[in-house]
Amino acid sequence: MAVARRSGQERIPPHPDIQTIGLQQVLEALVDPVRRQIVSELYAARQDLACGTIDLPVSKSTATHHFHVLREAGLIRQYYAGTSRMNALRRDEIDEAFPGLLRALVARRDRE
Amino acid sequence: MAVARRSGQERIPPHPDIQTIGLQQVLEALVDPVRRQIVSELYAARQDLACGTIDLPVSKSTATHHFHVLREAGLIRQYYAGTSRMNALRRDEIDEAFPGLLRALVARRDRE
DNA sequence: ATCGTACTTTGATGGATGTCGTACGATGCT
DNA sequence: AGCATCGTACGACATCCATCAAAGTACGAT
Repeated sequence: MAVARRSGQERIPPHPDIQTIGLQQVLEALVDPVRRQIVSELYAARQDLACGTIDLPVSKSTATHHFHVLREAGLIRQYYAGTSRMNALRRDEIDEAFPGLLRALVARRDRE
Repeated sequence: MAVARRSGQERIPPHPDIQTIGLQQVLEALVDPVRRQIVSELYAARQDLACGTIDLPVSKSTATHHFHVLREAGLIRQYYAGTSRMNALRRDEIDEAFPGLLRALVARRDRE
């Protein structure tokens, strides 16, 4: 029998089309402060970041979970670069599907 | 000993100052679809509505709970008119504290 | 006074989800 | 080959929260 190849880029499950994502799912993703931190840092950095370069107040396995939720919600795109998993904010797509949302949530000096 | 009077307007606990509310709390309030429905209807109606005039897919006690959460999050103001509890969206205050947020969340044709 | 209306309070319950530790997988470097 | 790095997968666990039914409170009308 054929064994699943799954080499190269195939290590990441397909990303959802952003148009199929509802506001509900996006909000559920963004309501978690850790996930909002991730999005904020990607937004501010204006470049893709490896999971490891964002330091989060949670364990590694929990961090993985949060990146997963963000990916499923259509907010980030992930790809591998060597052993590093890179994260890209899907900014334009988000802005098109949910105008004003990112800006309202992320472009704040959060002292919270 | 004096018994608490609690007549007239005093039936509603004090409303929080909107400046003391964090984005986190506001998001937690708005992530629930029932609560977003309430806010949306108040937004669209452009006038205060009694609890009873918004029909929600939940029991009355659950509805009370949702109005409570919205009030604590600084999103609505409540007052009595006879036996009806009226709800006012604190629109300008919200817009000032969280610019763009209401618009992004509510001004969508939600088929979700 | 009694009744109806409108909503609240209380207590219980169930389901979802954020959290972690440990084990595992994939890649790159020496 | 061997090892370190980077991150995932799998349970397990605790907490939080939306939900409801039932009983209670406040007000207005009859």
